[in-house]
Amino acid sequence: MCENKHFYITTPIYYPSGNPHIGHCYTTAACDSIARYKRMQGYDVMFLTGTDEHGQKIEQKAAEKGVTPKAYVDEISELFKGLWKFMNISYDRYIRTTDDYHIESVQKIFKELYDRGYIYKGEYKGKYCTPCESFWTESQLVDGKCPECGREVQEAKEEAYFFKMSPFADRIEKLLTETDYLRPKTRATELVNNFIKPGLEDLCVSRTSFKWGIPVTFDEKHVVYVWIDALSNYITALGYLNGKYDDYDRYWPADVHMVAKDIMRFHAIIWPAMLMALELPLPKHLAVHGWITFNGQKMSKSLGNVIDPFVLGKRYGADAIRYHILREMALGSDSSFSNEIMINRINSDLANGLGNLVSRTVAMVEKYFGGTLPVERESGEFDSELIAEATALRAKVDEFIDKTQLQNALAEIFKVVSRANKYIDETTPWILAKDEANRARLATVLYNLLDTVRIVATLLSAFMPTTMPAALEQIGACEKCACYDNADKFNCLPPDVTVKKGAALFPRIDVEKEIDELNSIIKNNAGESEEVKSLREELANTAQIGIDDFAKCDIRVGEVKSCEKVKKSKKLLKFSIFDGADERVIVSGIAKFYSPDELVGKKILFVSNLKSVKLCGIESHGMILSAFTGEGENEQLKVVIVDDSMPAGWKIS
RNA sequence: CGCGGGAUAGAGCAGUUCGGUAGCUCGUCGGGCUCAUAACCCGAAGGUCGUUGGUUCAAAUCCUUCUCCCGCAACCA
Repeated sequence: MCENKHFYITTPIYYPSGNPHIGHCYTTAACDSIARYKRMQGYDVMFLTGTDEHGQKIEQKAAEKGVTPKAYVDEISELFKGLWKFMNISYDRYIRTTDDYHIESVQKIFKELYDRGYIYKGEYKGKYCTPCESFWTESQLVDGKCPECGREVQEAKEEAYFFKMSPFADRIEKLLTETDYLRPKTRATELVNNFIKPGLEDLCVSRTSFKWGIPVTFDEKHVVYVWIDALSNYITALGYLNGKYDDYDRYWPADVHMVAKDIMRFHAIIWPAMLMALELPLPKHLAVHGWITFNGQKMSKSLGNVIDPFVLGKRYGADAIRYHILREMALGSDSSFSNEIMINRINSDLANGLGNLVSRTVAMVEKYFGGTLPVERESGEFDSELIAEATALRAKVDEFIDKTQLQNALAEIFKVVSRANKYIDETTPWILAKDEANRARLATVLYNLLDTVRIVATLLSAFMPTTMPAALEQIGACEKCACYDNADKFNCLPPDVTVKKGAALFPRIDVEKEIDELNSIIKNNAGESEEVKSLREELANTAQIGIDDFAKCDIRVGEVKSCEKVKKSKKLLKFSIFDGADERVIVSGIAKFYSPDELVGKKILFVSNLKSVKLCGIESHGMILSAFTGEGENEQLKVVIVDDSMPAGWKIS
């Protein structure tokens, strides 16, 4: 069937600035399940994943480790591949942006866009640190100074190439609001309001400030900046403008790009714009999922929250992990991960529900019939309902797969598992077994159960590709009868089917014991020691400064006279600080940590000679000192409050 | 007043398009069963559907006031 139907699905190419984690697993396992399902349906599938290996951050990470960037990315991309092997991911192609053919294509794409007039040379304005020869954006600056060496930076301009986005604004807006491209579509409004309505800004697509990237062929001091390099992987991997592959016509446009919400914007706006500029067809769907959070917090190394998929997979099996994350995550919203939720889910659905159903069914066939069913049949009450639900299942799963709603697909399948368990109670085979006269009826009941398991396991094999073949083997299904085409039909197992009892598919997990053990693993592996380790590294790697450098900062004691929220901002507080002589205004981004009245009357430290800046329209004269740790969600911060006896105006040295 | 999403049982969620008995999973409690991985099946308790006011015979659902959470944008000297 479906001989001419092609299906192309992609994960993002992951950025190897750290090790793979459970979030990567979600995207990849979701794509894998869809890819496997489509293959079952008879589609010619291309499933692409890979790594995005260029950029300044990789250059820095490699330098820290004292290896070349290439050696660094070689190592990490192997880790990714190793994890995919472990998770039984059936990708058809793995692209690395350092692959020769990709580089060749990107250079041609860049030139092509230039020739078409969509890329032009312009100026990139930013802060420049002369000694480091580096450009920084405002947000990269540390205390207004170069994050590398701590010296003053100057307003400067750098030559750069830009990609014109504005010609495509209307088409992109329509794509987002009027088509089924973006899933879930609720996100379209925020994209349109924030980026398209204010006017699409041209995009900086080359850099001269770092070297680890693809050179621009016609201007060698430039390297291609992330957008064109990374996003184009979806077509270069098919052989677009390169000689390595010849699959572009076969698979493009992609059916599904699946991404996490943090890179939605690039795939929703920039990628379509690039394709429009190249006059290529647009991908059909962009499926955006949320993050897996751990005990309510975003995954982060600094908190020691990283859950090692290898550790979990080894304990419970890769399929159980796949099932849990796919079942728990709803498209579009975050999903909270905790050891307890995961273990309960595995126990109730996989061990108690499906695993136990297979186990008890197979056990009865062995116990009552020596493993092989007799061919006599006698239908009865409850049969038709079970059969109807089982045969209607495939259509429901098809629909949810096409909508990329895997959690709903799984929910439907497990409704049938429940129905089958109930059927056993309704038909009470152990009572039938007591009377030889019920032999045909008993055989029928057990056959119906086996054939229901056949349908369930067949459909589930896309999601749990390691365990389901074992389940099918136990119920005596051959490869032919356990195929997608038979998954909406009943009576496909041979009437005299022979079962083969095997090991428990999903052993039940002892919740308390496992949680204790997992907690101690987290503590030992990723907890304190890791934190202290990275702190030590940070301390060792911080560049030393002379006493003169320090003397440049004029730090003084100040008294907080008043404080109020800055209206237009969530993060900013406006302070009035008495510096010993006058009161001055200092704006500080600490509203998240302090309420306005909390600091009034306190003695604090501030940098008095920092250049004034306007923040949300308010002139700020100085900076309040505070101590912080962590980043993003996990950031914690304390203002340095000093002894009340210190008079305002005293200098710190 | 930058834009948007959300608040429903102890937990996690559906239901809101198009008003009509408040539902699902897990947990708790009670019962049944003994084929099975202490699993399975049935039943019960538990919710003034965030707040105020309104429209209506009837509001979780439509309109309105306010509160709180989250995302995006801006911003973090």
